[in-house]
Amino acid sequence: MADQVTLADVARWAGVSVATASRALHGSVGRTVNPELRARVQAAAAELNYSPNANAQAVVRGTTTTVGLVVHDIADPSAAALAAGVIEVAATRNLIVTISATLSDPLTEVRHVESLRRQRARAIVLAGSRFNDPESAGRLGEELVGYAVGGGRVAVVGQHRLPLRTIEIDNDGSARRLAATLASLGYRRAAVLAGPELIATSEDRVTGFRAGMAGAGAPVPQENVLVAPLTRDGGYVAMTELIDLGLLDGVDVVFAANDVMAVGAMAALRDQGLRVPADVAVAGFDDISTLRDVRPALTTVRLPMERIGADALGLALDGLPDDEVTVTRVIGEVVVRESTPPRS
Amino acid sequence: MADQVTLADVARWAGVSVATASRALHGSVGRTVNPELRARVQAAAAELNYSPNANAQAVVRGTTTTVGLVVHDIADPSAAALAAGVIEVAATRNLIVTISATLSDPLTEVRHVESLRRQRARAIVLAGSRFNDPESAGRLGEELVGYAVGGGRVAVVGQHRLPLRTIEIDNDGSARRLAATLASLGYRRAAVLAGPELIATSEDRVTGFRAGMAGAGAPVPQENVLVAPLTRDGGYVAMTELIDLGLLDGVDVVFAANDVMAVGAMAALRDQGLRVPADVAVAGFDDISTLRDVRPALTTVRLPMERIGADALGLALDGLPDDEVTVTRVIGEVVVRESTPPRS
DNA sequence: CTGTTAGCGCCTTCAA
DNA sequence: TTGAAGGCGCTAACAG
Repeated sequence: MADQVTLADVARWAGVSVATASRALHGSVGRTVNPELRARVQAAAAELNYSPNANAQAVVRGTTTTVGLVVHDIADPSAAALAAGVIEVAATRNLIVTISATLSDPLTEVRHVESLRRQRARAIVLAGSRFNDPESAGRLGEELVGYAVGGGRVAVVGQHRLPLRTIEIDNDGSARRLAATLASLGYRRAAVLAGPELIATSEDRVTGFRAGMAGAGAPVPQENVLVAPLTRDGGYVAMTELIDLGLLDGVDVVFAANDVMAVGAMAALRDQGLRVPADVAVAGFDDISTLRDVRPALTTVRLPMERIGADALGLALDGLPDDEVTVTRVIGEVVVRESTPPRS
Repeated sequence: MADQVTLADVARWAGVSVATASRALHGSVGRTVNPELRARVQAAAAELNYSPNANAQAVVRGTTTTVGLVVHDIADPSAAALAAGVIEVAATRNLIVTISATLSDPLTEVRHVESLRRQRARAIVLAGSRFNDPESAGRLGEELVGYAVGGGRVAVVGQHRLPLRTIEIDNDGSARRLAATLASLGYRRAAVLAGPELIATSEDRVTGFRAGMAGAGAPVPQENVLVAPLTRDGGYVAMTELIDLGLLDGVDVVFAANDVMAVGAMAALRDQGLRVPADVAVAGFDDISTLRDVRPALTTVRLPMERIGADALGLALDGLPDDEVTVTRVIGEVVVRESTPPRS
């Protein structure tokens, strides 16, 4: 590794002091520098292909230009949309975004937050689902508190158990309304493809859905709820299992905890020679944009993830440091499409 | 912003020198520290909720634990898949990933690389498409060279004009084979939905496709090629325009430069009362995973993006510093599905 | 307006 | 094995 060009090199090359070089390049507040010298310094910097060391700047300035985003899995379209929103806002403020994926492991999440704290990130947006895991939650809380004490700004998406600025996604209520809508369309017997119990988002959706169906006089029996990973393959396997166990008999609608699972479930149905919605209806959750134009169009709950991402970063950055905890609640919009037509 | 806890605080609290504290927490090579002292230091660190300043460490160590990934748009499923691959490999090496989006602007791309260089990122994976823009290409090259000279590791995905380790995606040849396949299925008159000319990936695909059709004796006339953004809406608008201009008459297949556009195109067709594939066939490029199970299933070219992302980071990290430039070529796999059935 | 002088938080020779 | 001291690259008083 060849030696890096430092500010001292630039200063020497331009025949000025490092202080002047620094000011010429980055303009200390209030201070100004002779145009001619400035030009010399800039020429020197260009000539030497100088790159300021952002780490050194961070040490002395005590702050960075980085914001951190923590999600489960960046390949999840929902998370990607949220990330796009975060990145967009970051760009308007000349901030760069570090994304880390927890792969749904609570300890990995803690480690990522820890890492972001070490980097002295300007802000952290925590967007993975809350885990139903008290131990890691404790460590996460500690880490976050330490970060905030040191001046860090945090916003949390969907983890409404932390004493921090929060954008709460009403998974429970939205799923409940979806169920009510389906019931009003004539559906009476539902099956549910749920995600791992550890993941609160999924649990909330399932709970809400079942409550909604029950409220409409069509409760979902426990044996009709299958647990699987929140992935396409998880949906496929769970759906296949549902069929193989004979649990699908009499069921008129299957609710999957997210759209990705729903797609897998539809594939499984097709592979078993069943048609959607003729033989059984399917509904999902998230309203993934790439799926919107697809047939049969999926009934789902729309969440404006990109907007949420943008708002979350704004919230983290702009809230007063000693602001009281604010909770913004986002309600999902039930979108009925072809996959759940009215039942005669 | 309350004062951060520093290593000196920890050392004082534990009653040792900062040197010892440093060694106890991070274990300098070769040096070892009394277990009892180590325990005291660790207790102090925990007690004070100490977080090492990664920036200060980076300054003195001259290297960081960050890798940078530059893509066009993280919400693009293809880019998200690649990012997942990068993140996965990074995780196994205890590296964290910074993702930045260029939004298809060449200058933004340069700025992001510059920023990554300032951070002294350990490696950079450049995965946006090459731009057909000599000026920014020059600046990009300079920046990258400066980065490499300083010990930075770079891998490039799909930009095969840079003298760097490259994973080249054979857009041209793959599109050509797609065209040949379609021709062999009986398609004779194609229209093309192309992306902006600035974006080389799209251009290569379009060029290859047209060459393939021409090679099969069914050339695509220039007026059948429409330019639009590489988005769902771009595809929708372009397709609508194609119909409105009467250009679709006699056309039996529409090729979109990526799957996302193809989806938009299909939506436009549907909105105009046309059926896929009965009235016109459609093909895309990328084989986005969320679309695989969707009907009508889209004929496309599969690119193993997650794998590519993983390989790219591996290539960047593991290549010898003075390695000669290596070029790995990835060939897309033509996947024929329902959207382009054999034509009688 | 410019240069000199202190640091920022940390790691790592160098002596002890 | 431990501690004191110097330095990493940079910015920010403080003089001049």
